[in-house]
Parts: sequence; C-alpha cells; structure tokens
Amino acid sequence: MSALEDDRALLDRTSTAEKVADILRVRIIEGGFAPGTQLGERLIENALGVSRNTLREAFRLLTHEGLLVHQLNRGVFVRVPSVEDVADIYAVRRLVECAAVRRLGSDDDLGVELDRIAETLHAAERAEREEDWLDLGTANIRFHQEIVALSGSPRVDALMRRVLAELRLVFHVMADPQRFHEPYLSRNREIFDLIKSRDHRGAARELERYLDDAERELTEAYTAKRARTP
Amino acid sequence: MSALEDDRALLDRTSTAEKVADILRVRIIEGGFAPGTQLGERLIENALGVSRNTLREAFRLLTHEGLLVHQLNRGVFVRVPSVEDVADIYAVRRLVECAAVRRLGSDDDLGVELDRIAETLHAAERAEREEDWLDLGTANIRFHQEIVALSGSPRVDALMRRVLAELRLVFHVMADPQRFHEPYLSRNREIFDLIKSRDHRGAARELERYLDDAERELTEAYTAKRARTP
DNA sequence: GCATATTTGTCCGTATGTATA
DNA sequence: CTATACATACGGACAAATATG
Repeated sequence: MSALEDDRALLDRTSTAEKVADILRVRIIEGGFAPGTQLGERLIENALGVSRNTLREAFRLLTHEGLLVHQLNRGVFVRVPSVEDVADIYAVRRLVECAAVRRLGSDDDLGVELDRIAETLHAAERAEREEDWLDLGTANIRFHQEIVALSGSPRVDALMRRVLAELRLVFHVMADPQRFHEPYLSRNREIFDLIKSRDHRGAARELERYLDDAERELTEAYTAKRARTP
Repeated sequence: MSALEDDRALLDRTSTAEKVADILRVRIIEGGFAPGTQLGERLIENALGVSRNTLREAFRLLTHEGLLVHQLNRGVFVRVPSVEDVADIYAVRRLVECAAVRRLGSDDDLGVELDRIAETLHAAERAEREEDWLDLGTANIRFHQEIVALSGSPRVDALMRRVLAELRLVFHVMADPQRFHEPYLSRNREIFDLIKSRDHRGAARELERYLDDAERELTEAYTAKRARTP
C-alpha cells in the first residue's frame, strides 16, 4: 500500500474530502483498484491518514459519479459495469457526441479549442509510439471529452465526464484492453479533420460509425469474458 | 420550524443521510427554502434530530445534485441559478428531450408508458381546475421527465431529473411563477397527442418550439427581476 | 484595524445495527 | 446459532476560518 502513501504529497488544495476523492478517482480510473474491489474504510483511512468521516464524504462523491456503488451496511465497491451499462453508455455517447458535432455553427471561431484537441491527438500518437496503452486510452477518451466540450454546455460536459469515467471501468473489465484503443486513434484523427474542414455532418456520420464499431467490439469482448468467468 | 418536524415521521427507509436529503430536496424544490437561503448546520441538525456528520453527508448529496452550493468555511446555500444556467438548462432540454422523441421507433409498444403520461396530464388538468399552481408546475415538469424516460436510458433519465430539479429553482427565483405554467399545459397535451399518433417528427418540432418559447419567457422574467433587485 | 463570538472543517471514540463465516 | 467483522450513526473535541461588534 506504499503507492497510496506516495499520494499523500498531493494533499494540499481544497477540501480534504475532495482531495481524497481526486486521489481515489485517479487510482480507480487507472486500474489501481479493479472493478468489484471493496474499499474498506479501515484500510484506506489508515493509508491516507484521514478520518472516516472525511473518507465517507469522498466515497459519496465517487458513488454519485458512478465509479463506486454503495451497498447499505456492506460498504462501497468499485463498480462492475454490466453489459447493459455498456449499451447505455454508448446510447448516451451517440446522443450527446453526435449532437455536439452536428450543432456546431460553421461560423464559430474554434481556434483555441481545435488547437487543444490537436494537442490531445498528438499525445495519443506519442503514447502509441511508446506503446503506453494506458496513456493511449486516456488520450483517446479525452479526445471525445473535448469534442463534447465544443458544445459549451457545462451540464453536458459534466455528464460526459461521468460517462467516460465509467467507460474506463468497462475497459478494465475487458479481456485484453491493451491494444483495444490502437485502431481507433486514426479514426479519431479522421473525425478531427472533418470537423476542422467544417464538414460537421460528415464528422457526425463518421462519429456514429465509430461508436457503433466500438460498442460492438466491446460487447463481444465483454460477453467472451463473462463466458470464461461466470 | 414545526413543518420540518412533521417530516420526521417520514424517516423510515434507507440510510439516514439519504432520508435527510430526501426531506430537504422536497422542501427546496417546493420553495420551502428560497434560493440563496443558507442552511446552517446547527439549525437543521436540531430540527431533524440527526447528528452533524449525517447532516453534512446529506448536504454533499444535494450539492452534487446541483440544488445546494458549498462555500468553503462558509456553509451551504440553496443555489441561485443564473441566467446562464437557464440558457444551459434549456440547451440540455432541447438536446435530450427532442432526441428522445425523435428516436422513438414507430413499432415500439409504448402502451404502459403512454398511460402513465396521460395520467400525469390529467393530474395537471386537475391542478389547473383547482388553481393549485405549485402542483401544476410539478405535473408539467413530470410530463417532460416521462417523455425522456421513453428513451429508456437510466443515465439520460438521471441527468434529466437533475436538470429539471434545477429548473424548479429557476421558477422560485422568477417574479411571478404562479401562472407561468398554465399556457404550457395545452401545448403538452398537443405534444402528447402527436406522440400517440406516432408523428414523432412533428412532436419533436412542436417540443422544440415549446422549449424556445419557455426559455424566452423565462429569461425575460429573470432579467426583469434582476433589474428590480440588483 | 482589532478582539470576540459564531460557524464550519476535521478528527476521534464508541455504541448500535447488519451481514457473513 | 454464535461469533466476527464491518458499516452506520452519534456526540464531543479542537483548530481554522469567518462574521460581528
């Protein structure tokens, strides 16, 4: 549990509960706690040096973000997304991401935003060269988060942050998440180029195909896994 | 504060913090605590007979639902939605509600769902006859919640529940919320009839007009109020 | 600007209730 | 059925920040 102790250095910003939640969130998203793991209060309380009350507040935050599930009088566990969750996650993605792209005005000035998205794509390509599949997955997902951010709605943004965090959990449940993201990188670039050339309709169409393919592949890998571990 | 004490009778279901949150949520949504009101810990702790820790957990829940805002070392306050919030709320509504209606399959069996929506419309008409404007507002909003529920996505459903709860706050900030909902009831019925006759495209178009009008009227009432109370 | 009172943030000890071996 | 482990909830403590005079 020494890795957790390293994180104590980060405890210096806002409210303690939020900070603890930040630490746990990163750890969960990166796979440090596998889906299904119970997060006992005693355990982490001692490791992070915070009280139970504070820790419970952090748990509440993450539970409402969908990363943890809370069972009354049993405790909190890292969520294990079901196949139905995968379907719903992609339903939301189709709804929100495609609408965000389609509704872009052709006269809006997206200079700064597009630069940031380009930078994310570069980060993804860098990760691919270095064969860092975790970073590649992170960058790929951030790409889609930034696509949605183009719509400029804080609430849609927050929804998407939640849904994409849950998607990270799905990846951890998958059989072989390592190379899953690689083929999608070039498709992200394709979508980006279409947006840049202001072909929003074409971008939305390509995005929809992207999501269809990803969902299908994910569902297959998922059910295959379930077949092996019942 | 005796009205709060009456609510103690309802304390009999899940976790205490959740129950407290339920009580406060209803009270906030129905206008018992006006936007901007501070919810002191001592005050409610004594009124509901729960400990401070539990109460703080309930506050966290409501803060993450967007009904309360938390200021560090100052406490929690009932949120005062800004004009920008109104715009964003309606952006989300346009995105989600119209898409939900438009994507309805013409072969789906919506019997049970449509019956429930019809019942909500009846409740609204009943409230109108009795001139109970609070109930009318509740029923009108529930109508839209149920429209979204037709899409069958738990995540979209949860998003909408949150956004519509925030909208209730907007109504409480408004100058004269009483009769605001009345003209929209007949338009809801119109939308419902279009859905029932499976003219989903027409329903979506009518819904979009509805939302445009509502947002405009709301924004005007809002800025008028702000002009009077700076 | 200063001193005081109030409120919040955090933590701890403990008693009770609940689930599981 | 008992025992154990754990979560839930409470009450009290103190430091830190804020509001008040």
